[in-house]
Amino acid sequence: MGGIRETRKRETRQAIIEAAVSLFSEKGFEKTSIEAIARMAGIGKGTIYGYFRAKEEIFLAFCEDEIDYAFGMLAEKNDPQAPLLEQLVILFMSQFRFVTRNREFGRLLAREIAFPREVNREKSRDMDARYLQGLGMLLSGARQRGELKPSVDNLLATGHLYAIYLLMLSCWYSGYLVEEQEVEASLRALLHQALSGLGERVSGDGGDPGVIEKVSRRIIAESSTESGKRDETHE
Amino acid sequence: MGGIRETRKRETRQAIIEAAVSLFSEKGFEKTSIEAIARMAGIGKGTIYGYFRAKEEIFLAFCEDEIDYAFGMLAEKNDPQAPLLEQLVILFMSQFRFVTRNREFGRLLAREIAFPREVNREKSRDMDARYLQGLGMLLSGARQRGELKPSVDNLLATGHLYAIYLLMLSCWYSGYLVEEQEVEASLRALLHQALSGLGERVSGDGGDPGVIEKVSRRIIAESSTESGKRDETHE
DNA sequence: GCAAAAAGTCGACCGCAGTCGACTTTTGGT
DNA sequence: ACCAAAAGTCGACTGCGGTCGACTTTTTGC
Repeated sequence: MGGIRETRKRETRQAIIEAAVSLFSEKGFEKTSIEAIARMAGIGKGTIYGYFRAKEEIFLAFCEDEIDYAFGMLAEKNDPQAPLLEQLVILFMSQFRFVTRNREFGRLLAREIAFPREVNREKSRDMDARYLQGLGMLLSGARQRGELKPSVDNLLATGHLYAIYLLMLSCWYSGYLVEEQEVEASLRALLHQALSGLGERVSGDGGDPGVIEKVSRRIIAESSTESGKRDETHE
Repeated sequence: MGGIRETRKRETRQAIIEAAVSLFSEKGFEKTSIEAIARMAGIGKGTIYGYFRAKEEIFLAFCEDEIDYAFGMLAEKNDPQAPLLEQLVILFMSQFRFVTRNREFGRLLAREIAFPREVNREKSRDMDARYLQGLGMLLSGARQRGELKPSVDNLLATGHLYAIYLLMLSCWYSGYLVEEQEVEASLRALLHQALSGLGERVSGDGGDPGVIEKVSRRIIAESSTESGKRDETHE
């Protein structure tokens, strides 16, 4: 009862992803047609749209696996006692290297994660959550070691650091940074700047903390929902 | 000599942009076909590709004008003596409001500016330059008023602040921030954080300043090239 | 003033993402 | 065991972005 269908679906889904991965890495995203993926997966074109709503969604599903793997690798070689700045540089540079192995791949991923289309929002948030979680852990560690100002909000700091990573990516894709070494140097400089602050004597405060708290709750609520389920289908 | 063609080209180009604007705002970017634009502009489809290399390029050309206008508006109501934080909030929120008047419009623009396709890189940098210039001016003012640490590099600080703006946009498009008021509160909090710094006692320095300087020179060189020309054609 | 070259215009055509409705397979109630 | 409904599969079809090469208009050199 409920067996044959379930397993078939899982298999087909996997076949689609595998075919897609193989073709994407061979010919790139844009040059790979849905029809080719379907052919290689041994199914009809229309069937794919029973599993994914858009071509990008296949791409994101593929990324999800890859990124999990990359984070796993990273966790191993991370030294939780190193200064926060060093840990951050290592984390971001690993991600950067991973994501820009192929220029087009990285751009697509960055676009879809930073400014997702309505269709891909859920997937995109899923991946956000992974980043935020990783960053959050580094920050907790740093906080315990007294490297952070106690007044600093965790999520806000996470966002701040993530913003800097986004900027680096953007500079890379705009051609302002061309060598990996430049990326690392700029990243380090910016992170250092973020930690030590731009201002001499900062006037005013951070504004109403109520709104921030509300937003934080929303983000946390959503990202904890995701960790529970790992279901495959949409709708 | 060389008259008829020149003027024709200018007129046609303008007609394309006007038709595009009208259709984009009526039906959105994706729902507007190149053919429809051509029809409305009274030319053939193929002709458009003599003026723009891709559909997005038309969009960007349209944005350029709009953004110039928006910056102009802004310059008028900016109070150059207000605290840096306030000026930044006003600048970014104006841009944010402008850019998200239409959700799709804003996303497309953000994508193309932050992670441009090779084809649109030039246009994208053009617009970057405008942002950077605006920000740079605010920063110079703040520096003169002693609001900034003297050790802080101008371009690096500009980038830092821009990163925060990008993050806000990203949070908006990911659905983490839904009310404009939330955006403003988060923006203010993050900017405050950037100015006052995350770290308690920051270990290490910003790394090798040589690379940063090299990159700075590149960015400045490129953005000054653009201000000179305001030519219409590519290739 | 004229012919060759250069620049510009055009729409038929190509390949592809995504839709649709006809068709097949599985499920669950009896 | 049977059969209606639900779930899944399929490829022909639609609409669009972008190309191409044939055609027209302007410029240039004489």
